[in-house]
Parts: sequence; structure tokens; C-alpha cells
Amino acid sequence: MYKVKEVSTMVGVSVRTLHHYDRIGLLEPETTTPAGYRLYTDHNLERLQQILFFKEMDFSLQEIKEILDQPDFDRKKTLQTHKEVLVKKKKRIEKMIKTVDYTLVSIEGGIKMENKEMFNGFDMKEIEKHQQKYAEEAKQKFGEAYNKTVEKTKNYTEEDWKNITEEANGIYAKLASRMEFGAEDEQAQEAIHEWRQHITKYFYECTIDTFKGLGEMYVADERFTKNIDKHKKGLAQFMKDTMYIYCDSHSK
Amino acid sequence: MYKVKEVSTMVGVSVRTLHHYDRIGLLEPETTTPAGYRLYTDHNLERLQQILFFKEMDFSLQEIKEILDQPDFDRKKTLQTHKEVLVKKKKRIEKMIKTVDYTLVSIEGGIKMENKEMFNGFDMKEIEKHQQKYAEEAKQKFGEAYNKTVEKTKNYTEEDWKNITEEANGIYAKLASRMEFGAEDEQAQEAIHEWRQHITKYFYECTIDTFKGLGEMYVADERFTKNIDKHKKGLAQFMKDTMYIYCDSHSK
DNA sequence: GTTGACTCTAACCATACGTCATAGATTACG
DNA sequence: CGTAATCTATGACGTATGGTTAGAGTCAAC
Repeated sequence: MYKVKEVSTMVGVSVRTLHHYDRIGLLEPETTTPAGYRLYTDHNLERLQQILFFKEMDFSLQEIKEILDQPDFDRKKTLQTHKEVLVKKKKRIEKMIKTVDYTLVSIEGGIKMENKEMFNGFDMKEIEKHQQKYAEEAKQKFGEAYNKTVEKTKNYTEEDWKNITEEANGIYAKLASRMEFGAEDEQAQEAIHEWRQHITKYFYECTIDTFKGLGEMYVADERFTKNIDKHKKGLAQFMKDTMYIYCDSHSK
Repeated sequence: MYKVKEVSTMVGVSVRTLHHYDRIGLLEPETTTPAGYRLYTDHNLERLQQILFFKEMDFSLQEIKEILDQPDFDRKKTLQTHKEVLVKKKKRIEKMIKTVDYTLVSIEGGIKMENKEMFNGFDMKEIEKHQQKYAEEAKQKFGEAYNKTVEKTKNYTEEDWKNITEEANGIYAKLASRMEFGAEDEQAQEAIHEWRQHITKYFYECTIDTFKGLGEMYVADERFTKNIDKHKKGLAQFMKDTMYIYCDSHSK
């Protein structure tokens, strides 16, 4: 049980923010002392992490509340939708940068910029319309099945997790031991097949396409790479190669 | 003289916004009727355009007020500073997109993401610190010379502008007439030299580097291209090439 | 028992307007 | 000229996310 200050320094949010989240019902502490002190559990902290994640993604607190409170919510679709918004924002910022560049060159080069041209790149209303559209769509999807994806893992016990982790580690070890024989090594291919079965069994149906994309992610995103290379240096790259061969020979 | 509704539809802002800008002293109408109706002049509209420009650039209304009211303000530096903020924002969004991608793949591939990793890419506080730093710097620069750049052209009369435009058109015509002879044509080189002199005389000291950058902008930014090609199709490209040769032979 | 660190609630502040509500002004039309 | 429709004005409340006091109670240490 943590008091506000502790949570505050641990997670990096202000005490006021915790008060605020409590008031709007976004994050209520598990219990309070007789004196009214808020006491947060680890469970509360987890929710706070989730809140911060979606906040980083630029969801509003209201939206986050709806997302987290509605157990039937499809996180995946929401994230995909949200990604489109982000891409649009990025494009808008790129346009802003371009316009600033243009303005700077204009100042330097003495070109008189007509006001109309100055605004050429922008169409805020269009952008806002899009954002609204996406927001509405996202809200409509709020009623859909949340745990199609997440519920599956949500109900795993500590015991389950231990087993899953052990199995995974076994596969990692097998793969690591075959690194010297190259990605086409038969036993490596067997192991990588096991890996796909593992994912499908415990997490999500892992199609060939998904599996291939996953492999690419292993080396493209350092957070994956670092995690995997904990077992053996270079394993991430090896897994990617092996997965590539595997997918190639399994795709029709 | 335009009434609120007219301005509103002309420029595309709400009446309420005009009221607001009036109240905070950002944009006060030239006069009012005895009945209190706001009457805006063309001059007011120009200021409104400027306001919208800076707003698009994500300046706050307060900042815009300071920028526009302080005649000793260096727009160029402010824009440069601001550009850095934009670039940072862009990078942040890119990270957000990456994290969303990561999360999606994680969901699909069944990788359990540790919370700490989930936040790997982010350091909001750092970003905010930077933004604040830039904002402060920008504010400090607010006292500096505004019209080092802009005042020069600000005092030009209609007559001046007519002459400048005529001279510019002459140079454009000369260049257009030499397009068939290629960028190294002597007369083209002469004309492009005149163009640089023209810019330096009427607008801003145009160094070789600036001139070269300007030339690139002519083809890289369609707003420039379109403007220039009004005189003759392909002129922008030709000017860029000619400027390139010119700068090459004049550098050092 | 006193001090210092921590906690609580309440309330005001800021952004950039949207959204009424109420009332006066202007314009169009018959 | 009378009336309706349209436009305008001010005023005030609401929104979102907390920051920032302010006054007061709580807790642990010395």
C-alpha cells in the first residue's frame, strides 16, 4: 500500500494529478485510512501505467476511462485507428516545418510571400474533420469484444505464466544452441516451428504473415532485440533469419 | 469596413473567436458603430492573417500578441527556434507511432510487453523541459530588432513595389528568353547575377549560400515553382540550374 | 511536546473558444 | 409603417488537465 507521495515519485506523476484522477473516477485508490489518506495497491499502479500509456498516445482522460472500464473493448482496433490519427498529425507537423522553412527562405531571399500562399499547406478543418471521424469510429467500436485478444492472457495464473515462460525459455535455448548451424538448420527450423505453436497456443493465432512481421520486428525494434539477446547475443537476428526461411517454405 | 459575420465567413473563423480576440486585445476592430457593432478594416484583416499564421504554427494567443505588438521582434530567429520545437514534436509522434506498432505486433504475436518497456521510448519530462527552454529563449529574443528583416520592405510605397515588380519581371523575361541556351549561357549568367543584386538591393543581403539554397527551393517547393513558372513553364528549373552554375563559379 | 514532512479538501487560474440566454439593431418585405 | 427575419452585443457557464495556493489535520521522530 502506497501513499500519494510514494506513488507520485515512483511513477512520476504529481500528487495533484492523483487527486484529479481520483475525483474524476479514473483511478480510485483501493482503500483510505481513517484519516482519509489514499492508499494505492500494486493493482492500482498497474492501472496507472495503462492510463499513462494511453495518455502518451494522446487519448483524453475520458476516453481512457471508457477504454479501461469497458471490459468489452477492442484495444487492437483502437490502436490501429489511433495510429492513423498520429500519422495525420505527423504529416501536419511536417507541413508546418515546411512552411516555416519556406518562410525563412522567403525572409532570407526577399521573396514576398502572399498570404494566401502562406496558408497553402494547411487545411485545419479537414484535419479536424478526420480526427473527429476517427474518434467517433473508435467510440462506436467501444462496445466490441475487448478480450478477444487480451482476455486470453488475462486469466492466466502465476502458475500458468511460470510454465509458459519455462517453455519459451526452452525454445530460446534450443535456438541459441543451433545458431552456429545457420538459419536453414533442420533443428532450428523445428524450434522455430515450436515457437510459432507456442505463440498460437498461449497468446494469439499466429499466421505466417504475422510470424514474418514479428521476426522483422525482432531486429527492427531494439526493445525486442535487447529482450531476446538477453538469452544469447545475436539470437534476435538469428531468429529473424530462421523465421524468414520458415515462412518462406510455409507460404503456399 | 466589414462586420463580424462578413469577416467570419471571409476568413473562416467564428464570430465568437473575433469577440474573443477583441476581448483579449489581440485583434481590435478599427471602429465601432454607435450601436456597438465591430467594424473591421482591411488592415485588421491583415493582422488576422498573421495571427492565423502563427496560430497554425502552434503559438499561443498570448505569444502571438507579444510577437505582433512588439515591433522590435526578430521573426526569423523566432521561427527558427520554433522549427526546432516542431522537429521535436515530430520525433515524439514518430516514437508514438512506433510504440503503437510495437504494441500491435505484441498483441498479434502474443509477446507480453513489460510495462517498463512499454514506456521505453518516452521521456515526456525531457521533451517538456526542452520545449520550455526554447520558449524562454524565444521570449528573451522578443526584445530584439524586428525590422532588421522586415522593416526594410515595410516602408516601401506602392510606387516602390511597382518598380521592384517591373524590374523583377524584366529579369524573369530575360532569363526566360535564354532558356534554350542552357544554364551556362553567358547572358543567362548575367541575368541571374542581376537577380541576386536585385534581391540584395531591395530585400536582404543574399549571400552565395543563401542564393544556392533559394535556387533549390525554387524546384523543391511547389509554391515557388508554380509562382515562377507563371512566367514560363520550366523557368523555375532553369533558374535553379543557372543559379547552381553561378554559385559554383562564385564560391571562394 | 514540538518540529518537519506529509496529507486532506476547497477553490481559483489558465487555454481558446463553444454554447446558450437575453436583448437591442438592422434589413427585407408587404 | 409594421412585422418578421437576421444580425449583433454582452454576459456567463462549460470544457480539459492539472498548477497553485490556502487552511487545517496527521504522522513519525526527537
